[in-house]
Amino acid sequence: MSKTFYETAAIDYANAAPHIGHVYEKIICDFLARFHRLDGYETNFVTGTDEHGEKIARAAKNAGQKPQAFVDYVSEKLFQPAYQRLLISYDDYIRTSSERHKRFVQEILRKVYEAGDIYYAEYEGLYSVGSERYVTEKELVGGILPGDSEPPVLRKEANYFFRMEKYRPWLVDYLHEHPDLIQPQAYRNEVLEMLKEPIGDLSISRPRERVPWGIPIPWDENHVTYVWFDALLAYVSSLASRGLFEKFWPYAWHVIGKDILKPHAIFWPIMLKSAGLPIYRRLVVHGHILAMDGRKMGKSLGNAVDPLALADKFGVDAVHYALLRDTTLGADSPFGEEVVAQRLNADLANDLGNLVSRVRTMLLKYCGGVLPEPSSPDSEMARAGVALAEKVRKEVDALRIHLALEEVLQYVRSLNRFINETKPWELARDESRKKELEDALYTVVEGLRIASVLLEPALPTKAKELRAALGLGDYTLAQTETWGLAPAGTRIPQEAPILFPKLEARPEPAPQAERPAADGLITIEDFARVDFRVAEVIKAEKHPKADKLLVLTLDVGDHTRQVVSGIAQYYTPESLVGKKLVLVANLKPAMLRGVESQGMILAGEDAQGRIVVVSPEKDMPPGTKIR
RNA sequence: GGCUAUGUAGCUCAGCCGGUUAGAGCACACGACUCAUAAUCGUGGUGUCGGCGGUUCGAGUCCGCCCAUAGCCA
Repeated sequence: MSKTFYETAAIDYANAAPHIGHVYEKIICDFLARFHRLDGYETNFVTGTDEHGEKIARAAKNAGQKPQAFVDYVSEKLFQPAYQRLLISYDDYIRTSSERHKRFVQEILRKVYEAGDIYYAEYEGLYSVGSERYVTEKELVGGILPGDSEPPVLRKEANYFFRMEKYRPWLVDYLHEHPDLIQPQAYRNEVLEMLKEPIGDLSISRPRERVPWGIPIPWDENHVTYVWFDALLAYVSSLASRGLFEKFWPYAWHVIGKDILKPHAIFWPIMLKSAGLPIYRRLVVHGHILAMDGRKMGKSLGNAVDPLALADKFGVDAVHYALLRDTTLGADSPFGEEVVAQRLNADLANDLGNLVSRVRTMLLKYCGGVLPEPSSPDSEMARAGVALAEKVRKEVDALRIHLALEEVLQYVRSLNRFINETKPWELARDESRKKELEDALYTVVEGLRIASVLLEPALPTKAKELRAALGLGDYTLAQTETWGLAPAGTRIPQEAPILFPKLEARPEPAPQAERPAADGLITIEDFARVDFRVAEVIKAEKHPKADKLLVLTLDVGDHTRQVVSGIAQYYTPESLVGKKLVLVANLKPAMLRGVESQGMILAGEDAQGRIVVVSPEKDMPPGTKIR
């Protein structure tokens, strides 16, 4: 097996600033790239920005800029500096508006055209600008595509189409012949499921008069390339433009988010096949980062975490480590400051950093600051240490990065245990046991050398600093499989900064209200925490799965809310519409029989169990605060 | 509506082809120790292994149905 590794992170759509989701993916890739480099693979890691398309042209217009100026800004001032600050070790950054990319796309288009896989046809349908594609009636909810901000428009245009459907049987066979192509397996199943139905042909162009911002179709100046055909090819154009295609392309891994599975798992292999290029080796699909409460993260929800702020506060290494250790690839994972603080303090500061401190102090105190010559090369610690790399390789290969890291941390903990058991401070009091003391300290240093190398892909700066604090340099992964490579006689630096200073998650966690006093009375402050509002019922319907529940849509002044209420036995939906009620507006949302309830309606229940809702005595506008 | 995945201690997760008293880390409590970043090490718990039923000598692990969650398709 050739020791060559090519890896791509998805190229980011250049219409806004990078967020934690972008960063998460890049950090996964960075880990894999660094791991392979350490393991002796000739490695190339690429990412970039996807800069064409109608949406970007619009965003540029809104910003009062020409498209090129706009994407230059987003790519050069937002994405690249963020990734550099976060030490994402890409070898090339490919931008789809670059000349090298455009030339390559046109070359491939021509090839596919000449192979007879592109035809010209007229199409009329509903087009969503937000999603940059034609949509079907069935997809719409209330005349609008979920996720879009405006309804689709009727459009009729002649476009070029790529004969994708023709390749569907081939792709199904290919996936069966290559069961490991798409990972984790769940996503492979999903793709096979999609391929059971016709996938149709893919529109790959847009008329230039409408969308001037794109790569011209080489044989027809009146059309530009559609965004996916353009963007996916960046993975290859990066290599081709650097003369590295032959060398790296056959070993390609793509890392993507689950939201762009279809283009990567279906469009892309078929494009490659049609263009006569080899298919990539692996498609690694990761899940999304969620807010700490398990809900989606979003700027509008106000629960987004800023990756750069995290790095400023906790350090780049802690962000890498926490993101890798506390997420499961493929699944969605909650993430936030608490997670970083927790990992930084428990794993990095207490277990690892403190271990370095204690062994350094002892070497300086008991051995004159010089790494002693070990006398017994064989020990339990030694055997476990040299076996570690293989365990880690196995987990990384299975994309269980969080378990790979845990494997190393367990070894680190065993080193702490080893010190507690050998008690070097006692050995130091007895001159006749000097040999034992020296062996013990050497063992810990050597164990730390191994652990630091194995952690290096997740700790881009601190792993080196850790070794420097012990007077050691760099080693390859293979060099962790031999015990005793830390050279005896090495001078331990007199001074070394604390590797991982501990930090609190949040300086101002609002102290939760004390429990109610014994007399059952609450304070005025307790009461003030509840936000009561006047709300008008604008819609009411029966809960699809529960007899006692009604699903109400409420006007709360500046917005509407959906609230599920258990009053169906006493109120018909019709009787409620137009009524003004009292809403608890800041109640934590809950799922009631599968329907989300964003608050609750005040109502009283008498001894017979009859329920009566509370309503303002005189009319008040929706949204009015009640105290 | 159809399909897929997930559902294991408070939290995050591990449990391979079914087999002994179901595990780890974190958090919590107590103890030991002092070389160390009030660090480390040891000890400690209830877990209906989502629910119900089935196959089996035996199921967290297989099968069926149901529930919840995420997602895909229509």
